Amino acid sequence: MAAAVEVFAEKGYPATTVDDLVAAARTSVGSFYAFFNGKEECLIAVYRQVVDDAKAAMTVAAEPAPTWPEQVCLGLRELLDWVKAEPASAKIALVEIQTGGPTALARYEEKMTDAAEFLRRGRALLESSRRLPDSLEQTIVNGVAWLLHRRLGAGEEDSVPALFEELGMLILEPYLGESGAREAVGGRVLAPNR
Amino acid sequence: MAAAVEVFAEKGYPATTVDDLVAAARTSVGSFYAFFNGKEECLIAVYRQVVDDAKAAMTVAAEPAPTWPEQVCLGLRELLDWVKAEPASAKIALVEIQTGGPTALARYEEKMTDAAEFLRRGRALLESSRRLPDSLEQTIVNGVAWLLHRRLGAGEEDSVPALFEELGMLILEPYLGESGAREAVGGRVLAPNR
Amino acid sequence: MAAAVEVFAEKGYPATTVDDLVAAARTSVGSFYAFFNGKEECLIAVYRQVVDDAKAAMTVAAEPAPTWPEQVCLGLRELLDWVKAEPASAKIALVEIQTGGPTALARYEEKMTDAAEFLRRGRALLESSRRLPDSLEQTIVNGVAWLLHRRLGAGEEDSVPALFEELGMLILEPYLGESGAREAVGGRVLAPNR
Amino acid sequence: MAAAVEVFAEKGYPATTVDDLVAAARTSVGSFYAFFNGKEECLIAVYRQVVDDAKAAMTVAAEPAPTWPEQVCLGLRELLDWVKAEPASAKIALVEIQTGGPTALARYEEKMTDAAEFLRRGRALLESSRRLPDSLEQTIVNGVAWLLHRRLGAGEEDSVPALFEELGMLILEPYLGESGAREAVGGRVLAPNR
DNA sequence: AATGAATGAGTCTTCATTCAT
DNA sequence: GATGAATGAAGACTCATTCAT
Repeated sequence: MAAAVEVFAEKGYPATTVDDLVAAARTSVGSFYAFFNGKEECLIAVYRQVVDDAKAAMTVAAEPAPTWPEQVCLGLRELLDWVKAEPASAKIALVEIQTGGPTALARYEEKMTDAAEFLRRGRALLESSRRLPDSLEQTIVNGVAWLLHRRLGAGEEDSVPALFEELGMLILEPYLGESGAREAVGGRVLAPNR
Repeated sequence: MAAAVEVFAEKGYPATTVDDLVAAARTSVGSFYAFFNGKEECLIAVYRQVVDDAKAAMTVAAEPAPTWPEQVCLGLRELLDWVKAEPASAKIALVEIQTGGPTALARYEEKMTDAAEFLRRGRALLESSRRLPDSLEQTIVNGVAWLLHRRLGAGEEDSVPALFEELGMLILEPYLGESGAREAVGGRVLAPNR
Repeated sequence: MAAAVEVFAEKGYPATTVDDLVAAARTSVGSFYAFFNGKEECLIAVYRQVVDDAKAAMTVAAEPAPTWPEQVCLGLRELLDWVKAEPASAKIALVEIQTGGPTALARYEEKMTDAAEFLRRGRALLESSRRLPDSLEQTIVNGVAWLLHRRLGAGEEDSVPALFEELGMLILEPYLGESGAREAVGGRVLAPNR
Repeated sequence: MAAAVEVFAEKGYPATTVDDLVAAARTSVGSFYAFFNGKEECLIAVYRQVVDDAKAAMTVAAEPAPTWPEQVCLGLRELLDWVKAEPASAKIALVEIQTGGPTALARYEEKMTDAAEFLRRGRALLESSRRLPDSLEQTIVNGVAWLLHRRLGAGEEDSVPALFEELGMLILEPYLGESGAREAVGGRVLAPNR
């Protein structure tokens, strides 16, 4: 599995052959097919593991926090650190899985929906007068994924943790307003609009 | 090209063979290679055409409007109508292009950036005190694309135009605030948060 | 061995894998190779056992009879009953063995020749003026095998014992003539030719 | 097709690979699959051609004869000559087709039934008192096929035409009786029973 | 300019067999 | 003696691409 992560991340799912996977894992073709029913199933299994790992790390990091905005911030920081620490895994979770066919895509959508569900809890904090579009969370979650995706695609994973303030604002502002969000994120006032 | 749109949309780029394209276009393999250097180049050409068409339609629809928010609304409505009217084209522009390899993906990113650039003009309307995250537009643009992508994947293109109010709010709220955005969109007060 | 009979009969020799045999026999691959040198040898061993069983049963049934025609009739009836009672074994003896490669085919030919040898004894009963083609017995033996093969292939093993009169006539007529054969078979006059 | 005949006959259907066929035919794999959907379909096509050729030759040879026994004799002689002249084709028609899986086997059974139908016409010549077992023709046809099969398996195709008298007797005796059959076959009295 | 027959490298996948435990 | 994980050779089949006509 560890080897598969590297290979998929490096060559991309469609260009990866079973032989590549086998060679990287120092196994034999037969053993590969004893584990997985094929290349696609392997990708999905790898995806599941990678996402579960990341999710567990985020949960561990975020759970102690008493309030939702703090949980969001801690989870986000953990996520960004994870992307920097394990860019190959992140690439699979954010990029390659989307090229793995319908089943893989469905798994991706499930996970994105899970994440959106979590953000949705922030609506409980809204002033009663505020109305948010129904698909806001889907948009935010996907937007963050996309930004990370692009950084990874450009090999700029080291710059990812520095996105914390910006992404924190992006996520929290609809719920807390600009000043509330900035307070939670703990950041200074951003540079003025260009 | 028209035939290629249908075939790519129906079978998906990776599963489409050159023979499929040739058969649908009632041409010969030789002619295909006289036009395109290969399957990937064909996808990219199709993508370019499809996106240019959509963009032109949106421009025509939006340009007469005197203000940026009105342009956004008109352009958005045009986009949603286009998705419903030409789901195959929309599928290529939003889904299949992402499975077309690095070059295709780069083209997609370019176009998404173009769209974000347009939205960015809205920052000129902000009260001077407001500060928006730098990547806000990228997020919005990609979020909208993702929502449409999911509808298309589920075969629900007919429901797309009904998303107008919701997406309009999503796009304009950061720039105009809740009430300003609602005014521009022309919608009634949304249902209260659940 | 018993398990192998069922598996070979159900899936056919070429489509049967060693794993199938091992799973059916609730053994391990290693044990399988301790018993047999390979799949083909397993088929041949199974064939040998199956044929020996059938032959023994026929001998037991036929031996008490004092005359050759009676022995033939008793043996034939026993054979037909055996086919009905153990269709899997019969399928191996009559069908699958022929797809088992050159060695297996040679074993099959041996056994068919043995059976022909037995029939050949009937020539001693011929009126001295009668001359029979040299390969008559080969033809008869193979003809009977073929008819049973077809019934088995069609899953009609239950109808096999009803073939007794017809096959009895087929076998004995050359030696005993029509009326002599009918007497031995004990049948009534057959339906007139169509 | 001609090349496939040779290869199938030489190596046997199961042991023949598509590459063997391609190499023998001096073609490419792609062309092979343009002609046939796979190895099995190739065998069946070859079988059909081979059988049609043989049947046509037999018909041409036999048709001029005015009576059924003469037709049988001329057709039989033609068949035996064909086996000697084209042993590879004969091997496919009589042996290899039986190892080609269920579909191939069904084709073989069809053709054997066709041949049996033809022989069945001989019943019209019977003295009214004679009764023949219903499956006699199936037995005869298969018996002849089996004898030829064995000769071919032993590489003794040259001796096949010499079987004419014996096989002629085998086929005709049930219909014409011993003397009538011998007259039709035109042979001398056979050697006395051993 | 158009055609489509021919190519063959490259893929996935199966399965008989071995051998360390 | 029994086990079954590991092996990798071998096979069927696909399809992007070429090029003679």
